[in-house]
Amino acid sequence: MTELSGAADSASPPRAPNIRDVAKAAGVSHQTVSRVLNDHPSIREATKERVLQVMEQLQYRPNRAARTLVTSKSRTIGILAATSASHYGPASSIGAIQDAAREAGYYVSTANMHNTETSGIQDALNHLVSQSVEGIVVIAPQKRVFDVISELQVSVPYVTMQSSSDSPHTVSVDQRGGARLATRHLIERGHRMIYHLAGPQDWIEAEERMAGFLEEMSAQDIPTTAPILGDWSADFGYRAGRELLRFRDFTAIFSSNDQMALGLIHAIRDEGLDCPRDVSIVGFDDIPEAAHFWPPLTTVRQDFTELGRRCVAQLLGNISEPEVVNIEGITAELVVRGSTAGPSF
Amino acid sequence: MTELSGAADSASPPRAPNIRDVAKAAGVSHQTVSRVLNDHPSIREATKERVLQVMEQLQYRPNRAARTLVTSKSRTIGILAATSASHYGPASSIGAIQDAAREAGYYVSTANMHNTETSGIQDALNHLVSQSVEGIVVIAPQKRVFDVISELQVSVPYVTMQSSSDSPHTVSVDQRGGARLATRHLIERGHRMIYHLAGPQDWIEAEERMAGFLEEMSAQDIPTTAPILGDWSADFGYRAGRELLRFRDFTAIFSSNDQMALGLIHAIRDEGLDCPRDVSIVGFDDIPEAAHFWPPLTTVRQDFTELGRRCVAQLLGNISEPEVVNIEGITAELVVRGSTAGPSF
DNA sequence: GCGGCCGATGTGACCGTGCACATATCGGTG
DNA sequence: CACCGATATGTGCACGGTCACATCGGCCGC
Repeated sequence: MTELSGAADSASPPRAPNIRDVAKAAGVSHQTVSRVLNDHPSIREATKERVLQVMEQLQYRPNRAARTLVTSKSRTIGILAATSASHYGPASSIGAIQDAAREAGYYVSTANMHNTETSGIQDALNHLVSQSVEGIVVIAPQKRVFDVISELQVSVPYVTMQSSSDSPHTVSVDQRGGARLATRHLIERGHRMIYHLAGPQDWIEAEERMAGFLEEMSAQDIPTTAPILGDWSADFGYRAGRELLRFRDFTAIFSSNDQMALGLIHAIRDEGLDCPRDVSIVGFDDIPEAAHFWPPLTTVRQDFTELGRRCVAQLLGNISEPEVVNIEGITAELVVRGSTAGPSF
Repeated sequence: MTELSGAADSASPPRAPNIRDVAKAAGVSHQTVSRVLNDHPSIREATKERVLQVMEQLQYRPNRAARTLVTSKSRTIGILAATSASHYGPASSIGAIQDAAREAGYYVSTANMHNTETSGIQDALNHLVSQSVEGIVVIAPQKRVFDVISELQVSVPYVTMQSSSDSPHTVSVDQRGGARLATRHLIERGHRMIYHLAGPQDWIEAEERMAGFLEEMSAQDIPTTAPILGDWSADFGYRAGRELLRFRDFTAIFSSNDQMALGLIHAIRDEGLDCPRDVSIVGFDDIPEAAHFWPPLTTVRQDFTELGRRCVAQLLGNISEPEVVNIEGITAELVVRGSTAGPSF
């Protein structure tokens, strides 16, 4: 642990002004000042103005700690994030969460899980709880996280995003439906031998996409092989692609995200083959770069920003018309580009 | 503004235990409990153990607001981020900042700027200051941010990252050196007509990279054209590429980041040309996907994670050997891949 | 044997704010 | 003009920690 050095520039007075200082200067009681701060209705306009003026003059800033102490409301929500938070999707959602929270007058504090061990989750969770956050958005929808949260008996409301599990604490894109769209697209193009490159086993969203894939395949009576479990990275996609292409027993691959799809395309090319001529590829997420891949990637778009906003809305119990809320609210959308075509044989 | 609903599960008792509750249960004074919390040296081992046990039993959690109130140390640092925070680089750094801060016992709160207007910066800054953060990391190195910070007379220490300006509040990768490496690489391959696709005008790092480009060109006595100012996005890279290629008066482009480079390559292909045969491209950042682009992208790698760590270290005044610190500490590294070759004519 | 010192612990005040309650002020009413 | 209720403002206390200082033994040295 280390200490933060003193203020940067100004040789500030030893103590910042508080409401009593303001009160004295304005010739009112501290309570009146407090009322001004909290927009209390029964306060005379003239008084209010005078107080506000003094505040301005004294550079008064309310002390959040004091307020939190007495109200026991921290006005802070926490984000529990996986290391994957540097990816486009999660990062976008986090941004949206922060914005939505701020708009609602809340602060946001973030903690990353260092690993997917129970201890890593616990540490991060403790870190958040210890600042008495009023709610938590879990953005690392790994199954284990649920267990840890319930095991710890966290007494804080929480929401997880991007999963479609049976938990009530969930805001999600319809991952399963999106995966079915992607799969159906390949089938409609005539593919019958389709692989699925899935995300990590313990990610709920990976599981949902896999489930969607299997559902659609089975609905169309097409036999499937076991999905490959990846780690979301382009590197993994490349290695998996090289491996798979040793036996060319497929004509299309549905990848669980765009990065892995990019790796697959790379592998296809390095094997002297062509996408989409020899192998069609569909991704998932529609990251902004996907349209500029070669070939431009057919993928499933999800609205990460909306997702983040909804998380906060749900956490704050502020969804405009609660009865109408569609739990699977945000639908995914297929974006067809150049990486898919009919099979060449 | 909305209120957060009550605790999720447990019908918790009206009040959480405080140090006096613990003290009573352990048969000591509240101050002794406080000493245990703060690892005070002169406390008997037996007493300490007893207190700790009671804490465990009562599920005691120290109240951060109370501690902050009395010590006036919030143990929180703020991150002031641009919307670009969803990009790989900034997101990685933010993750590293959060981890480093937590390791040092600090909490992290993040605020995004909604726009680059003064008001947007001010709002975000106020949001951070109002929670009495002890320090701020600015991760949106736009020049205007500096102005606003100094104008507001923010009395909080701050550090900005990814700029190499003359400000003392800076931790940076050697952007300029990296840009020179990239440019020199193109020159060494024989290119003489080289364009630069820069980042937004008001970004310090964009400026630095541009400066590096111009420096190297001038050092080698090669005439330059005015750089194009982009917005970091692949989309812009694509549009700029299409535009530029109407006059093929160049054989190479140095792009200020990898995303725009991707868009350029896409444009080159759409014009029926080939990268690197007709045009060589160099990017900047080395995002994880760059190795899997087609062609794999020659680019300049910077260590975002280390950057984030150093920001926190600097902010906490914890750099191990202050005298030895190299302000330009983190060097950038050229990664040569397939997108560069000699000019074809 | 006694003063002094040190380690271990206790006592009370205080940090800045909001809440419950008390009090003043004012206009209208019978 | 006494009385009522509503509006506007003031008074003390509580929140849960930490800090400064007081207290209390025991041990040491002369």
